[in-house]
Amino acid sequence: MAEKDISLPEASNFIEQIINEELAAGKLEPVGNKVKVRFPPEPNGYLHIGHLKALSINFGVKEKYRGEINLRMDDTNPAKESYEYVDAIVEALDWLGLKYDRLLFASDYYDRLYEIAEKYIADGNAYVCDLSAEQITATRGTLTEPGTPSPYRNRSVEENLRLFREMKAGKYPDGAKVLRAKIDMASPNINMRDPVIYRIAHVPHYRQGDKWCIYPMYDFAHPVSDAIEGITHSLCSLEFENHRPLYDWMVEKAGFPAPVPRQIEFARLNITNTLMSKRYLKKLVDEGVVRGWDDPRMPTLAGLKNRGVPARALKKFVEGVGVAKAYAVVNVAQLDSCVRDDLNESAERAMAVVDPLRLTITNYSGEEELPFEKNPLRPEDGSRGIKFTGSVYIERDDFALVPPPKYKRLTVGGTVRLKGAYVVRCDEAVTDENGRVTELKCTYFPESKSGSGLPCAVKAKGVVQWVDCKYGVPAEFRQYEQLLKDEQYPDQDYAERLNYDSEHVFSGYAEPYLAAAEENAPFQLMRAGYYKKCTQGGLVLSEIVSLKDNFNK
RNA sequence: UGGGGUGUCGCCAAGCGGUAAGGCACGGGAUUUUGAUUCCCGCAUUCGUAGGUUCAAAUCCUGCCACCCCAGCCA
Repeated sequence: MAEKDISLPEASNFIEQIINEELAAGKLEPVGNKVKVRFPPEPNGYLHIGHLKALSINFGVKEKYRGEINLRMDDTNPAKESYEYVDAIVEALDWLGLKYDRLLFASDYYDRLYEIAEKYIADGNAYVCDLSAEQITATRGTLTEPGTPSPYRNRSVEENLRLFREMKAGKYPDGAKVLRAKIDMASPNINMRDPVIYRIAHVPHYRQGDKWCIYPMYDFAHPVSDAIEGITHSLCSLEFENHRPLYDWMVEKAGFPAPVPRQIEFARLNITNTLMSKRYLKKLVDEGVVRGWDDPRMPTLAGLKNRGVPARALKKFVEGVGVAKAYAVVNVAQLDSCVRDDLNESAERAMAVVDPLRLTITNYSGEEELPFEKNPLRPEDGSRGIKFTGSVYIERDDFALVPPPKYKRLTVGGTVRLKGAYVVRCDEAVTDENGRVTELKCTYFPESKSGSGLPCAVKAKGVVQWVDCKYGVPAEFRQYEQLLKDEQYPDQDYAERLNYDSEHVFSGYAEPYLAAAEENAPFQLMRAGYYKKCTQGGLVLSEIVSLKDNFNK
């Protein structure tokens, strides 16, 4: 094909390759080579991390081709939709910093859609069918056998028009009649066997009230909505591949001028140990298993936000995952890596002790304020002072009576550095009558003071975080076990996947700075080995409940 | 068994006839006041499989195998 003189951006995935080819072939010239896409969620739930891929692809195309993108609520099923969800969707995009050109609603096209349905009828492309839902199913045929035509298939245009208008006027109860596209009952593609395009539902719509008692179906509303908006590329997930001929049929029979929207499918995002079915997530919310759609355990964007995951990390993750047509399950480790990577750059370092063990320095008296770098990677952020009195709490598992092999932290007779302070040697572990360690008696080495710059004779192989006994603030920490332990798509029923451990609350101490910090501010806790063990993106945040109490909704 | 798709390293994923990018994970080493970070080094003679075309194939052709999607008046 001849190269056009318009300069094409470099395609970074197969969708952009297709767009480039179309541009090069001049297919978009009638609209000034303006690429127009849309992100079309149904407002029946919160956006989750799976939607991020569609978001990324659509917004990516829009950016790359300097085109336009509509945020369109695909609200054609009044039984499931509400403003709560449209608000949540709008908020999620806002949080991600994604700017769309306009917010639209499929329900605003109901009049136009109705007119087009009448046109289908007038052109002999649609008919009113009196068969029940069961009968329609029964006559649709099977994967290997063709369907049988409805006895109502050959009604006259006049009769169809009359009946359809009566449906709209509310003359019939739910299920009594439907409008069907007249295509091919013997098509090997089951979706082409006279699909229903309008149904009767005497259900009020959250935006249209009771204006309508017939509602358009996705297979009709979606392509036509795309065409109405002048969408050039309708990007959706793989399961709609079978619907593409229907999509094209709808647009063609509606009589829109070229260029007509083109549907292109890509593989949706799956992540190990993460369930992303809206139906399932809604169940968790409805049954009170979680606190809400934005519970930190949820894979929703709102939940991730509350978990302390930066929007930037999410974007990087989804960009790194790529766009293809092969079924894929990305390992959560890849998400974790992006979160760690971002937080490592941006997060302030903080100390907190979830399971405290008292450590007393026997040769230290008085107190002093030690500077503590907010983020060693960004010296410009400065430091803050942390009070030190020689009596601190350390994490219980940062001490071991009988150290496992290669243990780098404190043992009796061993040394360790108190992060930002001094190296200490443990002289004695005080135990109670049960043999449980209650206190550590230590000696500190004044010359080992952090930041002194002096070559220090005393080396410690490990570093542990601590909170001062006098100045630390009592805190409660809430930590969550992994919500779902199954791999994606295990061979079991959805209902059986409701197993997870509930939240755990620990009483400990936090440095005053942490306690006073902003809600949802991401921190990197300075705990030994924290990165490798933590399942929440490798960093952050057990919520600090008693001090911040930021999840009381 | 009908139709539509997909198969490149443990997980994603480039590649588009000229002799296998990158990321995650993993292993080894160096630096380190986070067992973190950073830093080196290693990690597919092979592209589902069997043939064929070609000087040359993951890329073209043919057969086979595996997996996914479709029988909502959901989207």
